[in-house]
Amino acid sequence: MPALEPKTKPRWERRKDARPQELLAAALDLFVERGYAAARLDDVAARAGVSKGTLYLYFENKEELFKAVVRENLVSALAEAEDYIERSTGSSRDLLRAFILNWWDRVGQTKLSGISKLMMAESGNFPDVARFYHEEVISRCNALLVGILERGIARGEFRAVDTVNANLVIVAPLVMLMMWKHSFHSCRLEPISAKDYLDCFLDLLVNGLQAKAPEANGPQALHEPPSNHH
Amino acid sequence: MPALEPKTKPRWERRKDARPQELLAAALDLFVERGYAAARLDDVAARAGVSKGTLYLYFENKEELFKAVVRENLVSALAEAEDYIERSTGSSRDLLRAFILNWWDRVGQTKLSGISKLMMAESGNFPDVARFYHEEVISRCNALLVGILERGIARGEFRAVDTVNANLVIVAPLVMLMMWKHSFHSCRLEPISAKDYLDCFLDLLVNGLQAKAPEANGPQALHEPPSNHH
DNA sequence: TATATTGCTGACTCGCTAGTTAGTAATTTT
DNA sequence: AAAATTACTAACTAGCGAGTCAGCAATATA
Repeated sequence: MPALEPKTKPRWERRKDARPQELLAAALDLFVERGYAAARLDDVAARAGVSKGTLYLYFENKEELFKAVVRENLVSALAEAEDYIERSTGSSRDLLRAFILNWWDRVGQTKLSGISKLMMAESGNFPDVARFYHEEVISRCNALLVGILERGIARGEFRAVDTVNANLVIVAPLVMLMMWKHSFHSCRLEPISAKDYLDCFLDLLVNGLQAKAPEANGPQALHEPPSNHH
Repeated sequence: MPALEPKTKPRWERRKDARPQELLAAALDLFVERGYAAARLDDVAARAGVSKGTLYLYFENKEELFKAVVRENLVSALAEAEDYIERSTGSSRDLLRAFILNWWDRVGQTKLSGISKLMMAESGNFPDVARFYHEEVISRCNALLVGILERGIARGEFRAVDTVNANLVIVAPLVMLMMWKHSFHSCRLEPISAKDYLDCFLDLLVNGLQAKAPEANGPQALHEPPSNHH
């Protein structure tokens, strides 16, 4: 019954103000789900409830759409972090911890992690996008972390490590955690537990792998793992 | 001058035996350079010096070509490693080191690292390929590493760490090193030095970031690791 | 209510690539 | 040397997705 609907809703509405945000949200979803190359703009538009033509009214092309997604989400968060760090006065150790935890909360844990994964994956095929992302996100992020390390060393709180490589080493397990979240989901039986993973990482970082010099007890090294779960 | 060449080379030759290897080598190059989705079979064929039709005489389709590349390179290396580890009798620490160094030599350092990167990047879009790779490479590799850790723990050489997560944590910096090699090459000024990176990683792993209690000497830390637990 | 404005649609083009196949030329067999 | 075999080629199809645009319908204005 295609019947008479007295004064019903029109086939579409004008919503000039809301469209950009809705398109950005839909684009974020699809870029994360499929990657940059494989995300179809038809699908982005459909998820935002418009046609592809409308998308092109608000964004010049796929690349600009992607850049807008990055700016809207990552660059803004990074700017806040820069601000926070600049104001901070406490110990470098606390600052480093706060930076990492905050980053994990706002990026690693969220679908934004998919953007990092995507850029690692596809930067080679899209040099312009790669350059943009490297300038606007990666190098700023590295600068922040190196800054914290240098601050800690200058104040005598950290050993004088090679800050550039230490930056990479610290970031690696975090980036890997993000990447695993978005790779082989169909294969992995149970997802990696971020908490257990980070516990283990920190434990290794602090204690190393080496067994203790044999104390009074037997060979089956005891040493209750920091938090026995399961 | 399209002149008379008396008995010269024909326009093409029959080389039934050599083709598969040549196609696999070309395919490896192009998969690594462009990724799975973006690698064109026309280009693979061209690089191997044949036409695309010939490629399809030897490989059923793109997916089977890729699987053949993985089998030819990664699976075979893994089988050798399994063999080596099974025979080994020395300390677990040496075994672990040998495994990691050998892996770095034969995979991490070579263009094969591009395959790992590619799978991390595109597994989501190609579930069949992902399943294959996970079964044939990832889980076998994890099993090897977990086996070494369990061996070390059983012999009292390692602390009783959570082997599954420790496996991930150990692998993470290595995988990241591979990924960086294939990401943002156009952006990074100087490539990451694997040696410096790994030195730094091991240093952090053994010493942690914490500053020493100020001793009598300069700030450039020496070390004696296994003691403090904050 | 009539007219002007514009946000939005959907069908279009164009280029690109996995996969197919009819035919050709190098080799082998007779 | 002629005939038979087959490795190989090149031009093809089919389908997909980025980007375009002429027209339409929802709103604003008169």
